[in-house]
This record gives sequence, structure tokens and C-alpha cells, in this order.
Amino acid sequence: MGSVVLFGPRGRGSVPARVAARVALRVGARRADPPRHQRRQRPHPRVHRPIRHAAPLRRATGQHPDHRDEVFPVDRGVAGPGPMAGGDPIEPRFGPVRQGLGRPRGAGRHPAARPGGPGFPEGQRAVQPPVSRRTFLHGTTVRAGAVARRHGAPGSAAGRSSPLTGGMRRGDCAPGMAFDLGSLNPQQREAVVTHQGPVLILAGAGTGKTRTLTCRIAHMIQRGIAPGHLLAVTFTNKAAREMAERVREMLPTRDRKKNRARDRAEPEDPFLQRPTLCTFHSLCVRVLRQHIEKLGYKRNFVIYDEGDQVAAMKKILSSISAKGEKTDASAVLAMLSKFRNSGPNSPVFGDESVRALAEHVSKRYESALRAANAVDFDDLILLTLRLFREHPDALESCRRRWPHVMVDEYQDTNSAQFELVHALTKDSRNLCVVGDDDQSIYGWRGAEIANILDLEKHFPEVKVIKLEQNYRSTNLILKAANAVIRNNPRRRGKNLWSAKGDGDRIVLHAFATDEEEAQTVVDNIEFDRAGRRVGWGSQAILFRTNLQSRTLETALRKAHVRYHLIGGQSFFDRREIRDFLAYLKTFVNPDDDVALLRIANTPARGLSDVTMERLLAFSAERKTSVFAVMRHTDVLASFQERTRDAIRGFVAFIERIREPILLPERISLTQWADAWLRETRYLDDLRRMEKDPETADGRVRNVCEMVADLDGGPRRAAVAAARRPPARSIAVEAGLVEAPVPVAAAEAPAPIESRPEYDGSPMDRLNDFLEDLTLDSEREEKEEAGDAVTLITMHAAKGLEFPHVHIVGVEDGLIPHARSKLEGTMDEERRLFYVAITRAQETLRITHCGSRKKYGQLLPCHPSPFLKELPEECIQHAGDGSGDPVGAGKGEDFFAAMRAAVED
DNA sequence: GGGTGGGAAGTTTTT
DNA sequence: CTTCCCACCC
Ligand SMILES: Nc1ncnc2c1ncn2[C@@H]1O[C@H](COP(=O)(O)OP(=O)(O)OP(=O)(O)O)[C@@H](O)[C@H]1O
Repeated sequence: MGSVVLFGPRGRGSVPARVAARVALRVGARRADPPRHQRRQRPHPRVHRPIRHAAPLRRATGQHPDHRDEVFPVDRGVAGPGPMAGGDPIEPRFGPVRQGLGRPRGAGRHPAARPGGPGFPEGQRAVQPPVSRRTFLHGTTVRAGAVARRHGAPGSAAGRSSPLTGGMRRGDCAPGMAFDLGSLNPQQREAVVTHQGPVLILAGAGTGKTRTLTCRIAHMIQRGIAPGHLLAVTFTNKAAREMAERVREMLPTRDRKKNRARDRAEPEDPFLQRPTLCTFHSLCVRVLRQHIEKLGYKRNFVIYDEGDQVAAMKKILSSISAKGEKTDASAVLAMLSKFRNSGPNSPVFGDESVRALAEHVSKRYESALRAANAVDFDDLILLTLRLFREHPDALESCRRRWPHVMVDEYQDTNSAQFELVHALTKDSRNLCVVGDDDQSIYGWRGAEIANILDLEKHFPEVKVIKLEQNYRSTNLILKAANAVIRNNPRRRGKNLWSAKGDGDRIVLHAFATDEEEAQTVVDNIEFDRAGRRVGWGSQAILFRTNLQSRTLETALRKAHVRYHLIGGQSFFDRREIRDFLAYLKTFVNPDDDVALLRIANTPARGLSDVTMERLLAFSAERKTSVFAVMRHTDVLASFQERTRDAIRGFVAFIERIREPILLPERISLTQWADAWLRETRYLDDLRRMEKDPETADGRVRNVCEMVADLDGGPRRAAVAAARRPPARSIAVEAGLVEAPVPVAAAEAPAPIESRPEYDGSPMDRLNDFLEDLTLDSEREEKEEAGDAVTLITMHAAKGLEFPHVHIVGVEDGLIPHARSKLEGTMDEERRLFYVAITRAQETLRITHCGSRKKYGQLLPCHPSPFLKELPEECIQHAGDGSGDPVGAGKGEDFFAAMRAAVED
């Protein structure tokens, strides 16, 4: 593992999209069917990952330098041992501080100063965020449905200075103001300067909790605590990156060493290390990569995503249940997850036989994963706990490594995560957690509000800090949010206030259909942009379910509005992506049955359902992997000659392809994958199976981009692709890049030895790649996708803020969700609505419709009961489409008229 | 062993 | 409306 700020996601280019698959390996329809082709499964018609189709433009517009400058390790300044657990540093020993930066206190601040702006200290420019503004502009592309993306040239007008940009940022601190304590209110300051002992910041939305935490990190470093000793756990990888960025801006930059993709050697000296900012899961991966052999796993374990989990579970269920009987594997997994995560007060299964069955299934599942040297999301936490329990030395080394622990969004931690935190901090007592019980929205995932409300039980001496000033929203928005959340029982009341004025009223808007709703939201956005110079980037559309984004996307695309969809699990659900990843996993570890079964006969190579089923039976009987039994001579002998040859050929293929990745020599993984993909003719198969040539192209391109990503991530991918031999490159074939002109082709590629993207052994790099994808699927190449509207679920919006927010589909059955009524989780739904409202800084529009397309059928719906909880004086009803003047001005009418004119 | 068509089923939120 | 599964064809 490298010395990285964000591990899990390495500091390299990274890979977008998210994992979570319903599509799984078809193991398990009655005993265990091997994978089969899914037919007629087309890629999502919507362009979910616009990025994925942008490659051609990428090259055309040129690359931008990788500006990923490092801040840490920071200047060590005074030599001396780092503070040990519990010991406070003696003196500020932060190194030579650049003028105007990092002044311990009282430094003047210019909130308006942005990078490059006037009054900005020399040298600071370089710290501004990498200018890789890639945006997608719909409708400018070559082919329908595809999306082009451009990135502004470094420093171009697309940059921050543009009045048309804006958007989410959190814990914001303009560079230069550093963590000037004067910019904090007294309560925040107290949290920031309290470095020792447990601290709990329990405060409402927008009160600066995250910012306080960020400043605390910077302050601790400035006061001489070794950066390497700090651990801050965030809820998402994105949040971790943002926090790292903020901390970076607050501290002087010194060592400008290039952040190499795989700088595995971490300096011993904690002063030279960087603080650890990541999610619980990334943290555990990091710990486990180091220690997991103690638990009997191999170091190169893979992490199963949801699709893999379902596949594994199906296999088990079908083997134990009567044929024809089908149990919902994902439901079983959900139950299992709850059961495993919910600590001592685990739910009791009413029925004894159910309980026994659950235990049995759970055991089988665990051993299946272990046999495949795989762990799932829950395992990451649970195995780490087990490691700590069974190997005190490992625990001890982690405690020494991170004597200071911080957790953001603490209200959403589950029991296992609490235990983890507790294990780390029980002795040092240096724990700072931050959260808001009103924003606990992950109960369905095992989150325990009790973790935050009962922190005193475990840390009686905790210093509780309350923040009451909201810095985010105008008063009417805040008032409405408070009024809504007040309807929840059992909460810690808060008195939020804001110094911002009343601001605009919340605009409430009803529509007949969801399409109208989407259209009007887009109209409003365009009106704001044209008439008020409000950039797309400062607009966000929030919805309850991922499905709802479709209608919105269609409307946005039609209007040529750039947008940025967060979440939505399509990319990695695609068949070709899952296949490709299964191939990689198989090469990493052929004993991974789930992966192997998926690709064994994809493309068809004579290993039919029946054959694979028989092999699976053999493997169960002999308690070994499918791959292993494929090499047992007696097993082979039991097959017909043709099948036998097919099996032998497959085994030989796997062994031959994985050979180079078992060696330490650095290689180009892109070329490697390119070679075996061509050998298997997988892409041809893909194309053949697809009726529509355009979707086929899309699929092939997706795979090609993955292949290109293997070497150093997307940013370098285009370069790498362009350098490949023109004639045979699959990238060229796929139209991923244009065939390089002869001159470029003649240019000798830099030797592999000197290219940082090849650092590390192939096996390690593959593991990193898979890990990034599984853990941080959300990741964009660079957080700022340029000026684009954000489409996001209410859940994923937690912690973010936007000047202008649209909440759509606020209807009974969506929020609160129909299911939550059955489950009795109305309170959580209300919190979710509260979270959504409190994302808005300046304006908020809430919409709902009278009917909504569902199953392709228009179904009636009714306004959410939560709407009645909004105080009348905070809201304003917009016209219902009948021509009344509406909230945002005449925008809607204007556009509606225009549209009508155009469409006729 | 491989490919096709028809019918059924299902839709919360995510590391 | 979309995706998954099964039964039936070649
Ligand atoms: N003392 C302060 N002075 C000025 N602005 C502040 C101050 N504290 C926080 N802010 C600003 O308030 C906004 C909200 O801060 P932040 O995101 O840290 O709040 P939060 O409590 O973590 O919110 P949430 O509960 O929604 O996650 C940010 O834009 C931040 O820059």
C-alpha cells in the first residue's frame, strides 16, 4: 500500500461508475447452471456514464498535465520523534511556512480570494485544483445517445473564475484563509483546538461540522502532530477526497514530488506520511492487505461486489433447496448482512428452524467466499475486527499508526464500525466524531443512531460540542427544514439559525405527469442560466430513487444541458463490464469459482451448462475449486473427448494468460488484456450477439476503455491507446481512438521501465484496479466535471450543498417510500426529506406530480404528506401549468411557449 | 452444445 | 417498460 491520502482509491486516475449488480452469474437456477448468455439485454439506453463514451474527444482535445501535486508529506520542520499515542506535541514545528499561509492564527483572510485571484500569494496558484474540467455536452456528439465530453484547457475560462460555475463544495475554505481560527465560531474553534480526549460534535445540518473536522486536521498538523498519525473516516470516498483537498488547501505545499500511481513504499516516519482519509471499507482493506494472511486468506483477496455475492448465494441456495424452489438470493444476503453487522443485539429469528437454516446458509456462504479467497463489504469490517481480536499485535500496530481518530457522518455508522473505532481508540481516547441524529438515513443498512447518542456510555469524559449557526441556507429554507424534522419523536432538539436573510420562499410546484415535471425543472434551470447567470454547476436535482433520473436525463439531453449523474448503478451492471471483470478476477485467482463460472463459456467454447454443472458437482464433492477439478485426470476422463479438449484448452488458456501477471516484471496490462481479448474473440462475440450495431459499439467501447484504464487510469488511457500499434489495436477497431498518423506510430513508446504507470507488479496492479472499482465505483476522473447540473439521490446528497436545489417526485409512496410504511421507518423517511431540504443554500423548489410512469403505465400519485409539514409562510405555490405567474419569474411560460412554437 | 422466442416478474436508499 | 428465466428449437 502506498503512502496515499486516499487509499483504496489510489492516487491515480481512477475509474468511474458503481458496482452493484442485480445481474449476476446464473448459477443456481436449479442446482447450478453455469453462466449463459443473456440475450437481448441491451445497454442502458440512457447514457449513464457519459464519460465512457468520450474517448475520441479526449484525444482530440489534448491531454492535460496531471496536476496531482502532493502536499503531504509536509515539511517536517523540526526533527524529532513523532508524538506517541496520548502525547501532545510540544511545539508547533510545521516547517517554513510560505508567507501568508498557515499562519497559526489571526491571519487576515480574503474569503473572496480564489486561486489565481488578486492578492493571492505567489506559489499558491500551483495548489489550485487540477484543471481537468471535463464536461459532457449532450447533443454534440457523433452518434445519437452518445455523449461528448470536453475538457477545458488548463486554466481556461471553464475554470473557477467563470461566473457560470459554482456548485458543491463543502467544508469550504478558500486557500489562503487556511484554517485561520478566526474564521470559525467559538464552538467550532473549541473542537478544532481540542486535540486530546474524546470529542463529539452533535449538530444540525449546515452548521459546519465537516468544515470543523477538516480544520481540526489541518490545525493538528500545524501544531506538530504527525500527519501520518491522523485517521479520518468519512462516509464516502468522494467525501474523503474532498476533505483531503480542503486540508491540502489549508496547508503550505512543499514537497512537489509527483504523486506516482503506485508509490508503494510508505515512509516510516509519520511526519512524512500523509494523514489517512478514507471510508471504513478502504481503511479495512488497507489493514487487511497487510495482515489478512494471519486469518488464512491470501494477500491478494478480491472484494466481491453485490453481483458476485448474489451469484455465490444463488449457488448455495440452489444446492440446498429443493429444485424448482427459488429463494431470493439478495433478500437472503440482506438479512445475512443485517444479522452479521448488528453486534450483540442481533435480531432473533422467531422460528428455530429458520434460525438454523440461516446459520447453515451463512456458514456455507462464508466458506464459499473463503474458498474463492474473496471477501464481501461486510467481511472487510468484520474480518478486521476478528483480526484485532485474535491478533493483538495487529491491533497494537494500528493503534500506534493512528493515535488520533476522527469520524464524519457518525450517525450512519453501524455496530461493527463502532467496534472498530472503539478498538482503535479505547486506550488513546483520542476520538473525535461528528454527526447529526436528524440526518441518520442509513438505518436500513444497519446504522445505529445509538452510536452517536450513546457515545457517553463508552466515553464518559467526552466533550460534547453543539453548533447552532447554520452557514448554508437562507432562513426560510432552514425554517421549513426545522418544521419538518420537528415532527419526529425522540430527537435531540436543536436551535438552528442562520445569519443569512430570509431569502426566497420555497417554490412548490405540482404537475400532471413526471415528464412535465422534468421539463419544467429543466426550463427553470435554463431560465436561471440565461436570465440570472446561474451556472449549471450550482443546480442540483434530488430524487428518491435512481429510476427517477431517467425522465430527467431525457429532458436535460433534449435541452442540451450538461449534467452529471451521481450513483445509479448501471455501468458495472452491464454484461460486458461484468464479464471483463470476471476475466480479470479469474486470472488473478482461477479458484474464484464465481468469476470462473461466469466466463467459462463466454464466449462459447464448448463448456456447456451441463458440463459446468458436472464440474461444479465434482468440485463440491472434492472440496476444491472448479478450476482444480478441471485438471483432475479422472474428472477429465468422465467427459466426452470433445468436451475434454474444451476443458483442457480452457485450463491451458487461463494458465498461459496469467503467467506474466505472476511474475514481478512490470508489463503493460493494457497490452496484456488487449492480447487475450483478441484471442478469445470476446469482442466479436459481443458484437455478434447484439442486434443493434450502435449498442454493440457502445459495449465494445466500454470494454476498450476498461482495458485502457488498466494502465494508469483513464487520464493516461488515451495516450496509451494512441501509442499502441495502430493496425491491430482493439481501441482503434472499436473507434475508441483514431488510428494514429504514421508519425505518431513511428514514435517509439517510452520504455516501460521509465513510466510510472507501470510501477508495481502486475498482480498488485490488477488487485488495485479491481479494488478501486469495487470500493470506489463512483469516482470520476476528477471531481469537478465542469459546469454541469448534478443529478443525485437524496441519500447520496447527504453532506453536499448546492446554491439551487430541485427536489422532484415528492409524492406519497416515493418519499415516504411505500415500503417504509410497511417497515415502520417513517421517521427515517422524514429525516431523508430533511436532508434533502437542507442541501439548498439559496433557492429550493419542490415538485410532485399527479401521475407518474411506472411499468410503462401512467399511475396516479398524490403529494407527500410531508409537504403539509412545511409552514405556509415558507412556501409559495407555483402555477399548476395553467399559466399563472410562477416562482422563478416568467421562465416557465417563456420556455413553454417557445417549445410549443417549435414543436408545432 | 448452442441459439432463439415467449412469458413472467419486479422496481429504495449504498459501502 | 425492462430484465430474467425457462423451454424449445437447431
Ligand atoms: N464558521 C464558518 N464561517 C463561514 N462559513 C462556514 C463556517 N462554518 C461552516 N461554514 C460553511 O457552511 C457550509 C456548511 O458546512 P459543512 O458542510 O461543514 O456543514 P455540516 O454541518 O457538515 O453539514 P451537513 O450536516 O449537511 O453535513 C459550508 O459551506 C461551510 O463552508
